Amino acid sequence: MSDTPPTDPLAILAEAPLFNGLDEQARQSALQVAYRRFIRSGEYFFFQDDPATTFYVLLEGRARLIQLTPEGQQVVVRYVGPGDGIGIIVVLSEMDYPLSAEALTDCEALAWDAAGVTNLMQGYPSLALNGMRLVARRFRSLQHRYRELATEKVERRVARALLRLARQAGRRTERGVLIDLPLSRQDLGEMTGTTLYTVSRLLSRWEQAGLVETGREQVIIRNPHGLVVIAEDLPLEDHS
Amino acid sequence: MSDTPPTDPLAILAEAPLFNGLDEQARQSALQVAYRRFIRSGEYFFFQDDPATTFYVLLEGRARLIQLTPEGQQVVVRYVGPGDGIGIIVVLSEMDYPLSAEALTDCEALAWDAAGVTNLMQGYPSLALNGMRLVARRFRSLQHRYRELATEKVERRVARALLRLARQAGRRTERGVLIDLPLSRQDLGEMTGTTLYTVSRLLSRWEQAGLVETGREQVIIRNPHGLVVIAEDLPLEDHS
DNA sequence: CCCCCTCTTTGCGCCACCGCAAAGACAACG
DNA sequence: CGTTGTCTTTGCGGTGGCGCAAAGAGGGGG
Repeated sequence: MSDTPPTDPLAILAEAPLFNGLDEQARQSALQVAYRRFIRSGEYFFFQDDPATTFYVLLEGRARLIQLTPEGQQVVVRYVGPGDGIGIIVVLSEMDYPLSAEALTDCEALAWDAAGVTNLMQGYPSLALNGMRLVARRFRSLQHRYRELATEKVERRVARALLRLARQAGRRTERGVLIDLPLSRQDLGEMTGTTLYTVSRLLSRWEQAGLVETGREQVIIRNPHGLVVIAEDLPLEDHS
Repeated sequence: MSDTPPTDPLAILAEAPLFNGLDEQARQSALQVAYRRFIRSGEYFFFQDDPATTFYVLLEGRARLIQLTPEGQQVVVRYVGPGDGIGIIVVLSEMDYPLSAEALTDCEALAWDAAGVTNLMQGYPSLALNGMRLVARRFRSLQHRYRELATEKVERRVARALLRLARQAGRRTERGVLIDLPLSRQDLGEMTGTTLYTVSRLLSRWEQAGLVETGREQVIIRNPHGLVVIAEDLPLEDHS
Protein backbone atom coordinates (compact mmCIF):
# COMPACT_ATOMS: atom_id res chain seq x y z
CA MET A 1 0.00 0.00 0.00
CA SER A 2 2.82 2.39 0.69
CA ASP A 3 5.56 0.81 -1.44
CA THR A 4 5.79 3.18 -4.36
CA PRO A 5 7.76 1.79 -7.26
CA PRO A 6 8.09 4.23 -10.15
CA THR A 7 4.59 3.82 -11.55
CA ASP A 8 4.38 2.08 -14.90
CA PRO A 9 1.19 3.18 -16.62
CA LEU A 10 1.05 0.22 -18.96
CA ALA A 11 1.32 -2.25 -16.10
CA ILE A 12 -1.44 -0.56 -14.19
CA LEU A 13 -3.63 -0.39 -17.25
CA ALA A 14 -3.13 -4.10 -17.72
CA GLU A 15 -4.51 -4.61 -14.24
CA ALA A 16 -7.30 -2.07 -14.54
CA PRO A 17 -10.63 -3.78 -14.97
CA LEU A 18 -11.64 -1.44 -17.77
CA PHE A 19 -8.83 -2.71 -19.99
CA ASN A 20 -9.25 -6.31 -19.03
CA GLY A 21 -8.91 -8.67 -21.96
CA LEU A 22 -7.65 -6.04 -24.35
CA ASP A 23 -4.39 -6.65 -26.13
CA GLU A 24 -1.15 -4.78 -25.59
CA GLN A 25 -1.71 -2.84 -28.75
CA ALA A 26 -5.09 -1.50 -27.63
CA ARG A 27 -3.63 -0.40 -24.33
CA GLN A 28 -0.82 1.31 -26.18
CA SER A 29 -3.16 3.34 -28.31
CA ALA A 30 -5.19 4.22 -25.25
CA LEU A 31 -2.03 5.50 -23.58
CA GLN A 32 -1.16 7.60 -26.58
CA VAL A 33 -4.27 9.71 -26.27
CA ALA A 34 -4.06 9.93 -22.49
CA TYR A 35 -2.27 12.57 -20.54
CA ARG A 36 -1.00 12.43 -17.03
CA ARG A 37 -2.19 14.46 -14.07
CA PHE A 38 -0.99 14.90 -10.53
CA ILE A 39 -3.39 15.95 -7.82
CA ARG A 40 -2.14 16.93 -4.44
CA SER A 41 -3.71 15.59 -1.27
CA GLY A 42 -6.79 17.58 -0.37
CA GLU A 43 -7.31 18.94 -3.86
CA TYR A 44 -10.03 17.90 -6.25
CA PHE A 45 -10.06 16.03 -9.55
CA PHE A 46 -13.28 17.82 -10.35
CA PHE A 47 -16.28 19.32 -8.64
CA GLN A 48 -19.88 18.33 -8.65
CA ASP A 49 -21.94 20.06 -11.38
CA ASP A 50 -18.89 20.89 -13.48
CA PRO A 51 -19.40 19.70 -17.04
CA ALA A 52 -17.94 16.22 -17.28
CA THR A 53 -15.02 16.43 -19.64
CA THR A 54 -12.45 14.03 -18.32
CA PHE A 55 -12.19 10.43 -17.33
CA TYR A 56 -9.45 9.29 -14.96
CA VAL A 57 -7.72 6.08 -14.09
CA LEU A 58 -5.94 6.37 -10.79
CA LEU A 59 -2.32 5.19 -10.92
CA GLU A 60 -1.19 6.07 -7.44
CA GLY A 61 -2.93 7.35 -4.33
CA ARG A 62 -6.35 7.33 -2.85
CA ALA A 63 -9.43 9.45 -3.42
CA ARG A 64 -13.03 9.61 -2.46
CA LEU A 65 -16.20 10.58 -4.23
CA ILE A 66 -18.54 12.91 -2.45
CA GLN A 67 -22.00 14.09 -3.19
CA LEU A 68 -23.36 17.34 -1.88
CA THR A 69 -27.04 17.90 -1.26
CA PRO A 70 -28.70 21.18 -2.18
CA GLU A 71 -28.77 21.95 1.55
CA GLY A 72 -25.05 21.35 1.85
CA GLN A 73 -25.05 17.96 3.48
CA GLN A 74 -22.48 15.49 2.24
CA VAL A 75 -22.70 11.85 1.28
CA VAL A 76 -19.53 9.86 0.78
CA VAL A 77 -20.28 7.67 -2.19
CA ARG A 78 -17.16 5.63 -2.65
CA TYR A 79 -13.44 5.33 -1.97
CA VAL A 80 -11.09 4.58 -4.86
CA GLY A 81 -7.53 3.33 -5.18
CA PRO A 82 -4.95 2.54 -7.89
CA GLY A 83 -6.43 0.95 -11.00
CA ASP A 84 -9.90 2.31 -10.34
CA GLY A 85 -11.57 4.61 -12.83
CA ILE A 86 -13.21 7.88 -11.90
CA GLY A 87 -15.95 9.34 -14.03
CA ILE A 88 -16.34 6.57 -16.57
CA ILE A 89 -20.03 6.68 -16.33
CA VAL A 90 -20.42 10.32 -16.81
CA VAL A 91 -18.03 11.22 -19.54
CA LEU A 92 -19.87 9.01 -21.97
CA SER A 93 -23.20 10.58 -21.30
CA GLU A 94 -22.46 14.24 -21.81
CA MET A 95 -23.61 15.21 -18.38
CA ASP A 96 -22.28 17.18 -15.49
CA TYR A 97 -20.31 15.39 -12.82
CA PRO A 98 -22.85 14.22 -10.29
CA LEU A 99 -20.28 14.32 -7.50
CA SER A 100 -16.89 15.68 -6.51
CA ALA A 101 -13.68 13.66 -6.42
CA GLU A 102 -11.31 14.57 -3.64
CA ALA A 103 -7.74 13.33 -3.38
CA LEU A 104 -7.01 11.94 0.08
CA THR A 105 -3.33 11.48 -0.63
CA ASP A 106 -1.12 12.78 -3.38
CA CYS A 107 -2.48 11.18 -6.53
CA GLU A 108 -1.21 10.35 -9.96
CA ALA A 109 -3.70 9.59 -12.70
CA LEU A 110 -4.15 9.05 -16.40
CA ALA A 111 -6.72 11.28 -17.99
CA TRP A 112 -8.75 11.08 -21.16
CA ASP A 113 -11.17 13.61 -22.54
CA ALA A 114 -14.65 12.60 -23.57
CA ALA A 115 -13.90 12.51 -27.28
CA GLY A 116 -10.85 10.35 -26.69
CA VAL A 117 -12.80 7.79 -24.73
CA THR A 118 -15.63 7.71 -27.23
CA ASN A 119 -13.20 7.19 -30.10
CA LEU A 120 -11.40 4.43 -28.29
CA MET A 121 -14.66 2.69 -27.61
CA GLN A 122 -15.75 2.93 -31.21
CA GLY A 123 -12.44 1.41 -32.19
CA TYR A 124 -12.36 -1.29 -29.53
CA PRO A 125 -15.89 -2.48 -28.84
CA SER A 126 -14.57 -4.71 -26.06
CA LEU A 127 -13.63 -1.56 -24.25
CA ALA A 128 -17.23 -0.42 -24.40
CA LEU A 129 -18.40 -3.79 -23.15
CA ASN A 130 -15.90 -3.73 -20.32
CA GLY A 131 -17.13 -0.30 -19.46
CA MET A 132 -20.68 -1.52 -19.31
CA ARG A 133 -19.69 -4.40 -17.11
CA LEU A 134 -17.95 -2.07 -14.75
CA VAL A 135 -20.84 0.29 -14.60
CA ALA A 136 -23.15 -2.66 -14.16
CA ARG A 137 -21.20 -3.90 -11.20
CA ARG A 138 -21.15 -0.50 -9.62
CA PHE A 139 -24.82 -0.06 -10.32
CA ARG A 140 -25.52 -3.30 -8.58
CA SER A 141 -23.55 -2.40 -5.55
CA LEU A 142 -25.31 0.94 -5.34
CA GLN A 143 -28.63 -0.82 -5.64
CA HIS A 144 -27.59 -3.07 -2.84
CA ARG A 145 -26.66 -0.18 -0.63
CA TYR A 146 -29.88 1.56 -1.54
CA ARG A 147 -31.81 -1.39 -0.29
CA GLU A 148 -29.74 -1.49 2.86
CA LEU A 149 -30.45 2.13 3.48
CA ALA A 150 -34.14 1.65 2.85
CA THR A 151 -34.69 -1.36 5.02
CA GLU A 152 -31.96 -1.72 7.60
CA LYS A 153 -31.30 0.14 10.73
CA VAL A 154 -28.33 2.30 11.44
CA GLU A 155 -26.36 -0.18 13.52
CA ARG A 156 -26.24 -2.70 10.70
CA ARG A 157 -25.35 -0.11 8.13
CA VAL A 158 -22.42 1.18 10.09
CA ALA A 159 -21.17 -2.34 10.78
CA ARG A 160 -21.37 -3.13 7.10
CA ALA A 161 -19.60 0.06 6.17
CA LEU A 162 -16.72 -0.83 8.46
CA LEU A 163 -16.44 -4.31 7.00
CA ARG A 164 -16.53 -2.93 3.49
CA LEU A 165 -13.83 -0.41 4.30
CA ALA A 166 -11.74 -3.13 5.90
CA ARG A 167 -11.95 -5.09 2.69
CA GLN A 168 -11.01 -2.10 0.55
CA ALA A 169 -8.40 -0.50 2.73
CA GLY A 170 -7.68 -2.91 5.55
CA ARG A 171 -4.20 -3.69 6.78
CA ARG A 172 -3.40 -6.42 9.27
CA THR A 173 -1.70 -5.31 12.46
CA GLU A 174 -1.07 -7.15 15.68
CA ARG A 175 -4.07 -5.42 17.27
CA GLY A 176 -6.46 -6.33 14.44
CA VAL A 177 -7.40 -5.03 11.02
CA LEU A 178 -6.60 -1.37 10.69
CA ILE A 179 -8.65 0.67 8.27
CA ASP A 180 -5.86 2.52 6.57
CA LEU A 181 -7.62 5.78 5.86
CA PRO A 182 -8.22 8.95 7.80
CA LEU A 183 -11.79 8.19 8.76
CA SER A 184 -13.73 10.49 11.04
CA ARG A 185 -17.04 9.76 12.75
CA GLN A 186 -18.48 12.34 10.44
CA ASP A 187 -17.23 10.45 7.39
CA LEU A 188 -18.77 7.24 8.61
CA GLY A 189 -22.01 9.06 9.24
CA GLU A 190 -22.01 10.43 5.72
CA MET A 191 -21.38 7.00 4.28
CA THR A 192 -24.22 5.39 6.15
CA GLY A 193 -26.80 8.11 6.24
CA THR A 194 -26.62 8.94 9.89
CA THR A 195 -25.00 11.50 12.19
CA LEU A 196 -21.59 11.67 13.75
CA TYR A 197 -23.21 11.40 17.17
CA THR A 198 -24.85 8.10 16.48
CA VAL A 199 -21.66 6.73 14.96
CA SER A 200 -19.68 7.83 17.96
CA ARG A 201 -22.09 6.15 20.33
CA LEU A 202 -22.06 2.94 18.34
CA LEU A 203 -18.29 2.85 18.23
CA SER A 204 -18.09 3.48 21.95
CA ARG A 205 -20.44 0.59 22.58
CA TRP A 206 -18.50 -1.66 20.28
CA GLU A 207 -15.27 -0.65 21.90
CA GLN A 208 -16.72 -1.61 25.29
CA ALA A 209 -17.63 -4.97 23.81
CA GLY A 210 -14.10 -5.44 22.49
CA LEU A 211 -15.16 -5.46 18.85
CA VAL A 212 -13.13 -2.47 17.75
CA GLU A 213 -10.50 -0.10 18.92
CA THR A 214 -10.82 3.51 17.90
CA GLY A 215 -8.73 6.62 17.84
CA ARG A 216 -8.86 10.00 16.21
CA GLU A 217 -9.94 9.38 12.59
CA GLN A 218 -8.96 5.76 12.92
CA VAL A 219 -10.63 2.42 13.48
CA ILE A 220 -9.11 -0.98 14.15
CA ILE A 221 -11.35 -3.99 13.93
CA ARG A 222 -10.41 -6.48 16.61
CA ASN A 223 -13.20 -8.95 16.09
CA PRO A 224 -14.51 -8.95 12.53
CA HIS A 225 -16.81 -11.84 13.25
CA GLY A 226 -18.52 -9.84 15.94
CA LEU A 227 -19.20 -7.08 13.41
CA VAL A 228 -20.50 -9.58 10.93
CA VAL A 229 -22.93 -10.79 13.56
CA ILE A 230 -24.24 -7.26 13.84
CA ALA A 231 -24.15 -6.58 10.12
CA GLU A 232 -26.09 -9.72 9.33
CA ASP A 233 -28.21 -9.42 12.42
CA LEU A 234 -27.57 -13.04 13.28
CA PRO A 235 -29.51 -14.29 16.27
CA LEU A 236 -27.34 -13.68 19.32
CA GLU A 237 -26.57 -16.93 21.01
CA ASP A 238 -28.76 -17.43 24.04
CA HIS A 239 -26.66 -17.66 27.20
CA SER A 240 -29.31 -18.36 29.85
CA MET B 1 -51.55 5.56 -22.73
CA SER B 2 -54.40 3.15 -23.29
CA ASP B 3 -54.74 3.38 -27.08
CA THR B 4 -53.40 0.08 -28.29
CA PRO B 5 -52.66 0.01 -31.99
CA PRO B 6 -51.39 -3.33 -33.26
CA THR B 7 -47.85 -3.04 -31.93
CA ASP B 8 -45.19 -2.49 -34.55
CA PRO B 9 -41.85 -3.64 -33.15
CA LEU B 10 -39.78 -1.57 -35.54
CA ALA B 11 -41.62 1.61 -34.69
CA ILE B 12 -41.16 1.03 -30.98
CA LEU B 13 -37.51 0.19 -31.42
CA ALA B 14 -37.08 3.44 -33.31
CA GLU B 15 -38.41 5.23 -30.25
CA ALA B 16 -36.53 3.15 -27.72
CA PRO B 17 -33.62 5.09 -26.28
CA LEU B 18 -31.29 2.14 -26.63
CA PHE B 19 -31.61 2.22 -30.42
CA ASN B 20 -31.51 5.96 -30.69
CA GLY B 21 -29.45 7.17 -33.61
CA LEU B 22 -29.04 3.75 -35.15
CA ASP B 23 -30.09 3.30 -38.74
CA GLU B 24 -33.00 1.27 -39.99
CA GLN B 25 -30.68 -1.50 -41.03
CA ALA B 26 -29.21 -1.91 -37.57
CA ARG B 27 -32.65 -2.09 -36.05
CA GLN B 28 -33.61 -4.67 -38.62
CA SER B 29 -30.75 -6.93 -37.74
CA ALA B 30 -31.50 -6.49 -34.07
CA LEU B 31 -35.06 -7.56 -34.69
CA GLN B 32 -33.90 -10.62 -36.57
CA VAL B 33 -32.15 -12.08 -33.55
CA ALA B 34 -34.93 -11.11 -31.15
CA TYR B 35 -37.88 -13.20 -30.24
CA ARG B 36 -41.19 -12.12 -28.86
CA ARG B 37 -42.63 -12.89 -25.46
CA PHE B 38 -45.98 -12.34 -23.83
CA ILE B 39 -46.22 -12.11 -20.08
CA ARG B 40 -49.57 -12.14 -18.42
CA SER B 41 -50.46 -9.63 -15.70
CA GLY B 42 -49.14 -10.77 -12.34
CA GLU B 43 -46.54 -13.09 -13.84
CA TYR B 44 -42.83 -12.47 -13.87
CA PHE B 45 -40.31 -11.80 -16.62
CA PHE B 46 -37.68 -13.28 -14.35
CA PHE B 47 -36.89 -13.71 -10.70
CA GLN B 48 -34.17 -12.26 -8.56
CA ASP B 49 -31.08 -14.47 -8.37
CA ASP B 50 -31.90 -16.36 -11.53
CA PRO B 51 -28.94 -16.33 -13.91
CA ALA B 52 -29.39 -13.35 -16.19
CA THR B 53 -29.90 -14.74 -19.66
CA THR B 54 -32.32 -12.42 -21.35
CA PHE B 55 -32.72 -8.76 -22.06
CA TYR B 56 -36.16 -7.32 -22.79
CA VAL B 57 -37.58 -4.28 -24.44
CA LEU B 58 -41.16 -3.76 -23.42
CA LEU B 59 -43.51 -3.18 -26.36
CA GLU B 60 -46.84 -3.07 -24.57
CA GLY B 61 -47.89 -3.03 -20.95
CA ARG B 62 -46.43 -2.02 -17.65
CA ALA B 63 -44.12 -3.77 -15.24
CA ARG B 64 -42.22 -3.09 -12.09
CA LEU B 65 -38.85 -4.12 -10.75
CA ILE B 66 -38.71 -5.40 -7.21
CA GLN B 67 -35.85 -6.24 -4.96
CA LEU B 68 -36.22 -8.66 -2.07
CA THR B 69 -34.09 -8.46 1.03
CA PRO B 70 -32.70 -11.59 2.65
CA GLU B 71 -35.33 -11.14 5.36
CA GLY B 72 -38.11 -10.96 2.81
CA GLN B 73 -38.75 -7.26 2.76
CA GLN B 74 -39.42 -5.70 -0.62
CA VAL B 75 -38.15 -2.58 -2.28
CA VAL B 76 -39.80 -1.34 -5.44
CA VAL B 77 -36.95 -0.14 -7.59
CA ARG B 78 -38.61 1.17 -10.71
CA TYR B 79 -41.70 1.12 -12.90
CA VAL B 80 -41.30 0.55 -16.64
CA GLY B 81 -43.48 1.11 -19.69
CA PRO B 82 -43.37 0.63 -23.48
CA GLY B 83 -39.97 1.33 -25.01
CA ASP B 84 -38.12 0.73 -21.77
CA GLY B 85 -35.50 -1.96 -21.48
CA ILE B 86 -35.41 -4.49 -18.69
CA GLY B 87 -32.18 -6.15 -17.71
CA ILE B 88 -29.78 -4.31 -19.99
CA ILE B 89 -27.31 -3.82 -17.29
CA VAL B 90 -27.18 -7.32 -16.14
CA VAL B 91 -27.14 -9.38 -19.26
CA LEU B 92 -23.88 -7.81 -20.29
CA SER B 93 -22.16 -8.61 -17.07
CA GLU B 94 -22.80 -12.30 -16.70
CA MET B 95 -24.44 -11.95 -13.36
CA ASP B 96 -27.64 -13.05 -11.75
CA TYR B 97 -30.64 -10.80 -11.95
CA PRO B 98 -30.41 -8.52 -8.94
CA LEU B 99 -34.17 -8.09 -8.84
CA SER B 100 -37.45 -9.53 -10.07
CA ALA B 101 -39.55 -8.06 -12.87
CA GLU B 102 -43.27 -8.35 -12.39
CA ALA B 103 -45.85 -7.62 -15.09
CA LEU B 104 -48.56 -5.30 -13.77
CA THR B 105 -50.66 -5.63 -16.90
CA ASP B 106 -50.51 -8.06 -19.80
CA CYS B 107 -47.17 -7.37 -21.42
CA GLU B 108 -45.61 -7.86 -24.80
CA ALA B 109 -41.87 -7.68 -25.13
CA LEU B 110 -38.93 -8.29 -27.42
CA ALA B 111 -36.29 -10.54 -25.96
CA TRP B 112 -32.61 -11.08 -26.71
CA ASP B 113 -30.30 -13.55 -25.13
CA ALA B 114 -26.95 -12.45 -23.75
CA ALA B 115 -24.94 -13.68 -26.72
CA GLY B 116 -27.27 -11.90 -29.13
CA VAL B 117 -26.87 -8.59 -27.36
CA THR B 118 -23.12 -8.92 -27.08
CA ASN B 119 -22.84 -9.69 -30.78
CA LEU B 120 -25.00 -6.77 -31.74
CA MET B 121 -22.90 -4.47 -29.63
CA GLN B 122 -19.68 -5.71 -31.14
CA GLY B 123 -21.18 -5.08 -34.57
CA TYR B 124 -22.71 -1.71 -33.76
CA PRO B 125 -20.52 0.13 -31.28
CA SER B 126 -23.06 2.94 -31.09
CA LEU B 127 -25.40 0.45 -29.54
CA ALA B 128 -22.88 -0.17 -26.79
CA LEU B 129 -22.41 3.54 -26.29
CA ASN B 130 -26.16 4.07 -26.14
CA GLY B 131 -26.32 1.30 -23.59
CA MET B 132 -23.72 3.00 -21.48
CA ARG B 133 -25.55 6.28 -21.68
CA LEU B 134 -28.73 4.61 -20.58
CA VAL B 135 -27.08 2.88 -17.71
CA ALA B 136 -25.32 6.08 -16.81
CA ARG B 137 -28.59 7.93 -16.64
CA ARG B 138 -30.16 5.26 -14.52
CA PHE B 139 -27.12 5.15 -12.31
CA ARG B 140 -27.37 8.83 -11.78
CA SER B 141 -30.98 8.68 -10.86
CA LEU B 142 -30.31 5.88 -8.43
CA GLN B 143 -27.49 7.87 -6.92
CA HIS B 144 -29.84 10.76 -6.57
CA ARG B 145 -32.41 8.63 -4.81
CA TYR B 146 -29.73 7.16 -2.63
CA ARG B 147 -28.79 10.58 -1.45
CA GLU B 148 -32.43 11.42 -0.88
CA LEU B 149 -32.82 8.34 1.22
CA ALA B 150 -29.69 9.10 3.18
CA THR B 151 -30.40 12.69 3.97
CA GLU B 152 -34.08 13.48 3.61
CA LYS B 153 -36.95 12.65 5.77
CA VAL B 154 -39.85 10.44 4.92
CA GLU B 155 -42.34 13.12 4.09
CA ARG B 156 -40.17 14.56 1.35
CA ARG B 157 -39.37 11.17 -0.08
CA VAL B 158 -43.00 10.19 -0.37
CA ALA B 159 -43.91 13.52 -1.95
CA ARG B 160 -41.11 13.09 -4.46
CA ALA B 161 -42.15 9.55 -5.23
CA LEU B 162 -45.67 10.71 -6.01
CA LEU B 163 -44.42 13.44 -8.30
CA ARG B 164 -42.11 11.01 -10.06
CA LEU B 165 -44.92 8.55 -10.55
CA ALA B 166 -47.16 11.29 -11.84
CA ARG B 167 -44.56 12.11 -14.44
CA GLN B 168 -44.15 8.48 -15.47
CA ALA B 169 -47.72 7.31 -15.31
CA GLY B 170 -49.86 10.37 -14.79
CA ARG B 171 -53.13 10.99 -16.62
CA ARG B 172 -55.04 14.24 -16.49
CA THR B 173 -58.58 13.99 -15.23
CA GLU B 174 -61.04 16.65 -14.17
CA ARG B 175 -60.20 15.99 -10.51
CA GLY B 176 -56.45 16.26 -10.98
CA VAL B 177 -53.56 14.10 -12.15
CA LEU B 178 -54.38 10.43 -11.68
CA ILE B 179 -51.51 8.04 -11.18
CA ASP B 180 -52.57 5.37 -13.58
CA LEU B 181 -51.25 2.35 -11.72
CA PRO B 182 -52.58 0.13 -8.99
CA LEU B 183 -50.59 1.68 -6.19
CA SER B 184 -51.06 0.55 -2.62
CA ARG B 185 -49.80 2.26 0.52
CA GLN B 186 -47.50 -0.70 0.88
CA ASP B 187 -46.04 -0.09 -2.60
CA LEU B 188 -45.37 3.54 -1.83
CA GLY B 189 -43.73 2.51 1.39
CA GLU B 190 -41.48 0.08 -0.42
CA MET B 191 -40.50 2.72 -2.93
CA THR B 192 -39.54 5.24 -0.30
CA GLY B 193 -38.12 3.08 2.43
CA THR B 194 -40.88 3.48 4.94
CA THR B 195 -43.94 1.61 6.16
CA LEU B 196 -47.49 1.46 4.92
CA TYR B 197 -48.61 3.07 8.18
CA THR B 198 -46.55 6.16 7.74
CA VAL B 199 -47.60 6.48 4.11
CA SER B 200 -51.22 6.14 5.08
CA ARG B 201 -50.88 8.83 7.71
CA LEU B 202 -49.15 11.18 5.31
CA LEU B 203 -51.76 10.68 2.62
CA SER B 204 -54.53 11.27 5.12
CA ARG B 205 -52.93 14.49 6.17
CA TRP B 206 -52.42 15.59 2.59
CA GLU B 207 -55.98 14.71 1.76
CA GLN B 208 -57.16 16.92 4.63
CA ALA B 209 -55.06 19.69 3.17
CA GLY B 210 -56.61 19.19 -0.26
CA LEU B 211 -53.34 18.19 -1.91
CA VAL B 212 -54.42 14.72 -3.01
CA GLU B 213 -57.41 12.51 -3.27
CA THR B 214 -56.95 8.84 -2.50
CA GLY B 215 -58.81 5.62 -2.94
CA ARG B 216 -58.04 1.95 -2.77
CA GLU B 217 -54.70 1.53 -4.57
CA GLN B 218 -55.15 4.87 -6.23
CA VAL B 219 -53.92 8.41 -5.85
CA ILE B 220 -55.02 11.57 -7.60
CA ILE B 221 -52.88 14.64 -7.21
CA ARG B 222 -55.06 17.71 -6.92
CA ASN B 223 -52.39 20.23 -6.17
CA PRO B 224 -49.01 19.28 -7.60
CA HIS B 225 -47.49 22.55 -6.51
CA GLY B 226 -48.38 21.79 -2.91
CA LEU B 227 -46.52 18.51 -3.19
CA VAL B 228 -43.54 20.22 -4.75
CA VAL B 229 -43.45 22.56 -1.79
CA ILE B 230 -43.18 19.54 0.47
CA ALA B 231 -40.76 17.66 -1.77
CA GLU B 232 -38.41 20.61 -2.02
CA ASP B 233 -39.06 21.68 1.53
CA LEU B 234 -39.63 25.22 0.41
CA PRO B 235 -40.11 27.65 3.26
CA LEU B 236 -43.83 27.69 4.02
CA GLU B 237 -45.20 31.14 3.50
CA ASP B 238 -45.66 32.85 6.80
CA HIS B 239 -49.33 33.62 7.46
CA SER B 240 -49.14 35.52 10.71
C1' DC C 1 -76.43 -10.28 -2.64
C1' DC C 2 -73.49 -11.71 0.76
C1' DC C 3 -69.09 -13.32 2.14
C1' DC C 4 -64.35 -13.08 2.28
C1' DC C 5 -60.07 -11.14 1.26
C1' DT C 6 -57.23 -7.48 0.81
C1' DC C 7 -56.34 -2.74 1.52
C1' DT C 8 -56.77 1.19 4.56
C1' DT C 9 -57.20 4.04 8.67
C1' DT C 10 -56.09 5.43 13.25
C1' DG C 11 -55.12 5.03 18.32
C1' DC C 12 -51.44 3.96 21.15
C1' DG C 13 -47.03 2.95 23.23
C1' DC C 14 -42.33 2.62 22.29
C1' DC C 15 -37.70 3.33 21.02
C1' DA C 16 -34.12 4.49 17.82
C1' DC C 17 -32.19 8.24 16.34
C1' DC C 18 -31.43 13.11 16.16
C1' DG C 19 -28.98 17.19 17.39
C1' DC C 20 -27.64 20.76 20.78
C1' DA C 21 -24.31 21.78 24.20
C1' DA C 22 -20.40 21.41 26.81
C1' DA C 23 -16.41 19.18 28.12
C1' DG C 24 -12.48 16.21 27.10
C1' DA C 25 -8.71 14.39 23.93
C1' DC C 26 -5.54 14.77 20.46
C1' DA C 27 -2.56 16.71 16.65
C1' DA C 28 -0.31 20.45 14.55
C1' DC C 29 1.99 24.55 14.61
C1' DG C 30 4.55 28.27 15.98
C1' DC D 1 5.57 23.74 25.50
C1' DG D 2 1.45 26.24 25.34
C1' DT D 3 -2.18 27.63 22.09
C1' DT D 4 -5.52 26.68 18.80
C1' DG D 5 -8.45 24.11 16.01
C1' DT D 6 -10.50 19.91 14.92
C1' DC D 7 -12.35 15.62 16.35
C1' DT D 8 -14.69 12.97 19.83
C1' DT D 9 -17.56 11.71 23.73
C1' DT D 10 -21.68 11.78 26.41
C1' DG D 11 -25.81 13.73 28.89
C1' DC D 12 -30.18 15.15 27.81
C1' DG D 13 -34.62 16.17 25.88
C1' DG D 14 -37.42 15.95 21.81
C1' DT D 15 -39.68 13.53 18.16
C1' DG D 16 -40.28 11.10 13.94
C1' DG D 17 -41.35 7.01 12.55
C1' DC D 18 -42.32 2.05 13.70
C1' DG D 19 -45.51 -1.55 14.20
C1' DC D 20 -49.23 -3.97 16.72
C1' DA D 21 -54.09 -4.26 16.96
C1' DA D 22 -58.59 -3.59 15.82
C1' DA D 23 -62.00 -1.55 13.28
C1' DG D 24 -63.62 0.37 8.67
C1' DA D 25 -64.01 0.15 3.45
C1' DG D 26 -64.10 -1.71 -0.98
C1' DG D 27 -64.18 -5.26 -4.60
C1' DG D 28 -64.53 -9.60 -6.63
C1' DG D 29 -66.29 -14.26 -6.76
C1' DG D 30 -69.57 -17.55 -5.99
